[in-house]
Amino acid sequence: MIGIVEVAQLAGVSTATVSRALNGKAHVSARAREKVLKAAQELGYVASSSAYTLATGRSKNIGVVMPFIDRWFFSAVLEGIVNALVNRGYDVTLYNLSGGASHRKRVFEDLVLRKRVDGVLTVALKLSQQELKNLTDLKKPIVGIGGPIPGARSLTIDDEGAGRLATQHLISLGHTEIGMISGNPASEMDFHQPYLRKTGYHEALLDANLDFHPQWMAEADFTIAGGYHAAKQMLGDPRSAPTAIFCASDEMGFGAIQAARDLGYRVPQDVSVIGMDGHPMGPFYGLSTIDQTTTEQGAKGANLILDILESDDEKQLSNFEQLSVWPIDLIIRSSTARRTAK
Amino acid sequence: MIGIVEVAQLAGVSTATVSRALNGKAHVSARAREKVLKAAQELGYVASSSAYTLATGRSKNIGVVMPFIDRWFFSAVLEGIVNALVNRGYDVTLYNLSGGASHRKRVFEDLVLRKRVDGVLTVALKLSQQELKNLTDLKKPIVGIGGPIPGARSLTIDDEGAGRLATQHLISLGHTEIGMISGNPASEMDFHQPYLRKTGYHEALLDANLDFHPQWMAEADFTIAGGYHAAKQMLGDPRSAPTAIFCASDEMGFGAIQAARDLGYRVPQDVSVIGMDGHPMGPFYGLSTIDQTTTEQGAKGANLILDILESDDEKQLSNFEQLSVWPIDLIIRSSTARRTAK
DNA sequence: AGAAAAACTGTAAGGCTTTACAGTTTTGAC
DNA sequence: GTCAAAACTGTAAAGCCTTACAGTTTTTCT
Repeated sequence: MIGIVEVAQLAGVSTATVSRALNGKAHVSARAREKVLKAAQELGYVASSSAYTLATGRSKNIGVVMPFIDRWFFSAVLEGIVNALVNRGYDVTLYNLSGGASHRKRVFEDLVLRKRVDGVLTVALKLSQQELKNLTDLKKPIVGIGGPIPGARSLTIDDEGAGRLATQHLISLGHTEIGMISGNPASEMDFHQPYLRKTGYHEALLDANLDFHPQWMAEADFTIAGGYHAAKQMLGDPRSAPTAIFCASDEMGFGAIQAARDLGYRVPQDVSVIGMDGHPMGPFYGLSTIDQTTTEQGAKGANLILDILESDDEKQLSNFEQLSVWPIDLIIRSSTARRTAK
Repeated sequence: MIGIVEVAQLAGVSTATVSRALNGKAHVSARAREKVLKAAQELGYVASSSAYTLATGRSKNIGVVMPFIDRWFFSAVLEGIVNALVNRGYDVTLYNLSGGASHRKRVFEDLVLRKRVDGVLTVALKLSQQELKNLTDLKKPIVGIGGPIPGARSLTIDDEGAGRLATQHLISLGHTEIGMISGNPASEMDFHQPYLRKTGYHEALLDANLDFHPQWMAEADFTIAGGYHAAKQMLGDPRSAPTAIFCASDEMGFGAIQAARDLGYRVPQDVSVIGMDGHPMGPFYGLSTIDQTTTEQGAKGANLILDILESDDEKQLSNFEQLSVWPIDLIIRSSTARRTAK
């Protein structure tokens, strides 16, 4: 087992100098630094992270909490987070909430509390009062991505505005009978975007003085299959079929396009479909969408929390509510077009 | 800041007793244990993980290294891993290799070495000699999932057998002109399944005494779009179009089905397609496939490494080559059918 | 050259837990 | 009731690093 004393011996200096040299601190002569670096290299020395953490109180580790991992949106955010953090020398410890309530309780009460992380990043998460308290009691920075955390910093798109924009795009193409396939939260405790996007849709209809038909609203689980079935139901009844559909996720959009085709509709001539997210398969399906540059959003959230951590400003470290709105893009592909007479 | 001494004071015992009681060790009277538990609960005490690690040498943390996060296969494995580990009280620290060579070097030289993890799980990774050495020098258990690690334990499917099975399924349906869309590794350092699956395909053809046409072999990047373009190319030339295609991933299978339809082929009447993986969208597309129960595979790998860690058997802890073959299932859906006359 | 300032270096304490060992109490058998 | 054994408990060391502080060397200025 080789530790800092072995390096110090080989370099012929004290452990304090080794520590300073390796951590890039001031007050080390060039000669000493060089000797230390050489010795460390030679012995393959890397400081024990637990001792480092115990001594400094910093773990260089960020906890990421998300409700799912194997859904595209989440894995894309995660990819952005992990790369950004590693680039800045941080590790990420991952907590997943899909294992049920007791699992969830455990994550918040036990794991996150072990002073193992310097900060917490939550993704598309709605927290209970108690969970929020657990987190804020840590006195560590918290940043919420894709779903604001009350009383903490958040980075998120304007979901309501996105819903409005997508709907307005369809309206601008002359559509007047516009359906929406909204996401439904898997559980009460999950994210709340579904409601916001739906609100934006309603607002846009209202603003344009358009009718709203209950048949034009469906809920699905954000997946292709869910979107397919919902769209089939919605488009299947010729008496109430809309001429355009806004889907609250691209995956549901892909399903809706497929459903429309299977019912004999041409997309976009007979029915327009717009999705939301910026899924990599979007170009393949020609799906118009609201792009929220998911991976970049994750990276931005990660950098945000590190900036807070690395600023000396004491005030920065306390959590205070602050909402950063991440920009979205309307991307027009071939699934939306001007309305044609029925 | 409340530590073990505060708990000890409140409970009226020594810190040693607190530690023993909280860790479920023997030699603590029921009365003392109860007092400690109550005090810890009251103070909301959780032991500092860095001090715990420093004292015991165990971190209750497993490192997971994978080349991508936002591709379905990897996120599905990860989901299985994370849930299995959290269930057994372990955290997972995630290392991603998609950030280029320097990034990769950093992961192996720095991060993994900080004694931060009790074991390492790699997913579909091919390691260089040096990287392997870095890992084995840790003297900690290593388990490779979906790609054997030479000299260590591995859990993987029989990729060659899977390729053979898929191809044999097509042969058994009377097909004689069978194409394959193989995956191509993004870089030399990535996984090696592509080659193995291709080998299985060739073997099956050879065994059945079937011809092989260079036009029937294409490579793509595992994605839908990649599969689409490769299939379009392969099926587009009527002189050499095969009547069945084996795709090395389900996602490429989805693309191939789409390409076939766009070219006017009916699936499966005119062309059969079989994929591989067990993607959740498979049922939606009706894609026949080789299911490798990805998430369960991740969970199994996680449990395997914990079993090693928690066994007292010293020998277990040393790494030795051992390949566990994970079972696969042939799932027939509606994308493969008996060959009909052209 | 000499004094003051600046730069560097080392010693030792501190961070928080686990656990070996020694000491104390309880149990159980006779 | 005694004594040995078993069960429990506490003290203190160990684990490995960072860093305040004090001490030493070098630089700079006059």
